[in-house]
Amino acid sequence: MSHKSVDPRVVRSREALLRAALEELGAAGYAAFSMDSVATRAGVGRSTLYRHWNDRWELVADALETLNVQPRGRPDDGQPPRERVEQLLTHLARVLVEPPMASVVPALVHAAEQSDDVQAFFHAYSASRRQALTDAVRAGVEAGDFRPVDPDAASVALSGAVFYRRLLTGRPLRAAEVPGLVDTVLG
Amino acid sequence: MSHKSVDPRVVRSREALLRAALEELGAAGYAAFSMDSVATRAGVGRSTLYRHWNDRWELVADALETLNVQPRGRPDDGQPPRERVEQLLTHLARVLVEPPMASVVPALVHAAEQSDDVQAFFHAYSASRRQALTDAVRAGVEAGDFRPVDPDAASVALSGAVFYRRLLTGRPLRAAEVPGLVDTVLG
Amino acid sequence: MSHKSVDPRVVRSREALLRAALEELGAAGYAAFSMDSVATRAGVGRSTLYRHWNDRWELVADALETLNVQPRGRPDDGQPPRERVEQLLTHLARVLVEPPMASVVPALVHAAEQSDDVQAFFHAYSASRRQALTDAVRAGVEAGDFRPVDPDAASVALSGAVFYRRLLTGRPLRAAEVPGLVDTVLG
Amino acid sequence: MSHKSVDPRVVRSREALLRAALEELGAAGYAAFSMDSVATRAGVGRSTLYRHWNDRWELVADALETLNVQPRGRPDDGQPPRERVEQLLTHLARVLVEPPMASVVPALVHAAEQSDDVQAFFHAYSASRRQALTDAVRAGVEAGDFRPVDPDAASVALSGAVFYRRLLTGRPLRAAEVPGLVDTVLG
DNA sequence: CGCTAACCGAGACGGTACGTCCCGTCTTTAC
DNA sequence: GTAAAGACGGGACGTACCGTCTCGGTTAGCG
Repeated sequence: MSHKSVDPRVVRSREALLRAALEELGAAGYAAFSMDSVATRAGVGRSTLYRHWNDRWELVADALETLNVQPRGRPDDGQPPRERVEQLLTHLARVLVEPPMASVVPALVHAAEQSDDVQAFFHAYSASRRQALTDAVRAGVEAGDFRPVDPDAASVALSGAVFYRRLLTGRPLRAAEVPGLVDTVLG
Repeated sequence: MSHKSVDPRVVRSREALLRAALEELGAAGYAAFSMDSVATRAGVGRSTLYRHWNDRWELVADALETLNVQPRGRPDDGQPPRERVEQLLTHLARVLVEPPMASVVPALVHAAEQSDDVQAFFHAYSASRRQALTDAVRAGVEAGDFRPVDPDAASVALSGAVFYRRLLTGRPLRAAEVPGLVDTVLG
Repeated sequence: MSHKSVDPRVVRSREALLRAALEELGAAGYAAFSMDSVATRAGVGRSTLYRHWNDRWELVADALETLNVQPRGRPDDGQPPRERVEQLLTHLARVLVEPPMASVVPALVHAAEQSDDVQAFFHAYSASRRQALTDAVRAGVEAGDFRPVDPDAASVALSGAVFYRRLLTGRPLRAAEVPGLVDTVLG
Repeated sequence: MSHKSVDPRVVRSREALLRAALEELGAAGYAAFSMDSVATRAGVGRSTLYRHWNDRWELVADALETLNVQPRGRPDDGQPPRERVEQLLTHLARVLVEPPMASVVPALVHAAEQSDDVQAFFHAYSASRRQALTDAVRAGVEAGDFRPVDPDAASVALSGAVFYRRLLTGRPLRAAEVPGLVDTVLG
């Protein structure tokens, strides 16, 4: 077993910095995201920041992972598939318009093209998010609640619709439009 | 009639710079887009660049408009709706993986968040592209070839699926997968 | 004799520009002297300016020469030497604190170190100015109004005192102080 | 005692930059004084320069203060007043033609017009230099070695003559001419 | 009195320097 | 020995002028 005890200052700094990074993302958006500003927000020296993360992408990725832990949706507990699908899509639609994700996702789309690390992180992140949707679609198909579609293709179409509305049009999908979208794809 | 004649030097500079700007956008992406680098690429003085555009946003927005010229799609000529839909999606899927769009679109997604000009261009461009698809879906629904879906919602789901595969996964949609996608959404 | 007649447009431009140059010197001082601003003041194109003078120094030198013509002091007409000396020094003291010379002389002192042309102009200009003073001192000495000093050395000391007060102290010589200065040097 | 210790890098940078600034001032004069060039001369990044001084004025003023250190003139030790006056003027005449002052003083005359800081330094510097001369003149007057002149006015005339010859004529005062100047003013 | 040459305003051009900002690295001191 | 502070070199930003240049349009005065 490990005797490695972690310096409490390190813990404190990391947490303060991750929190500050999310604040900064929400407040300034990604393009204006400044490492200096994050350090200042956290009340910490710039060098401390760079000791924990080598560049802005590592910090942003790490900060986003902390958002990931909050389990979105508990294991299946008899919730009807359609309701589950609508819940997941509503959640996705909301995340895409609220800080800090609202300003981060477009940057992430772009950054993934430039950096393999970012790409790996972003694709894995998206995949894990979509897995829950695919599972719910499959359950609905098996239960006969939905048309007999390919669950994976359907979850791509559903997720894609939400992203499309957010990124390529001026009208992000509203919660009230989710049932219509589900009807369109899943019957 | 207008006698307003344009200094040929201006034409030369503008063209070289717009071309260089697209190159830079593709090569460096938007976050790393550098005005200095554009001027160097174009073999033009920095001050010439700033004489024509006040800042990077103006330049990028202007450069993108030059992509707008190629008229796309011929008028409806009795082509069967399903075939037309598949053709449009195949074309979109291909455009998203070939230069120059392959490298520009991700940058555009990001840049649109930062600049109203870029956003206006990008959304209008996307809308005009998708309009053709919506029309084809509607024709198919009316002809009874497709399920009775909302044409607009369906075209968002179809386009969204193509973008999702390109931007959020490591596997862009291949042409062979288009019929499966159409089946999933349109029955 | 020359039949070369000068295009009246040239005359008009030159005069407007020289006038504007003096205005600009007075208003902005030398350090902030801008060729663009001179052209604008004169209501003339920048290229017209550069057609007549190759650079700022030529223009400034030329503008200053126009100040030279106003004859400071008429030929000796029986004016008492002491009065004449005081008049010349009072005039010098005033010129050094009023536009446009006030801002130009310090610049000229400096520029004379950098450019042989400016040096030649400035030294000749100073020498011609001082010649009148030397003559007046000599007349006073010969008339027995002054101590038997070397007229040249005395005029250097007198002029030097006026410049010293203007350039090296915060208190330029006032007219009321001139008689005291003359007493000190000439008795 | 103070424990405030200074980062040796700061000391190194400051010294290199101040030295470079004086070099630049001498070489290029003030009008052509370039911050970029100073940084290059010092072998230091431009941002380091701006970290220590906000603009050229601050740098120039600071650089000049470094010239202030050499204490000049020993206390009165019974030296005859005329000899003392001649010594001071000879020293001034020599300083004005030898580096570093020879190239800096003209620039200073100009710069003092543009910057209150530079002006304050330059005038204080001149005043302290001239004070010694005024004292010597007063001593000579009291001892009856000189004519009964106003010591202050006389020291202005003497110093002014030296500056005049250096800055406004092509013939700086030579040591051999100093006695003649003293005779002219002080009898 | 019409032509042609000069002069004109307008403004684009390549450059250079400004002062500001932030990056990611590196060094020093304090705890 | 590790953390905090912050100096460092680098480089892009957008602005302002520099002195040069190209462009048509107008004006003057000669032929």
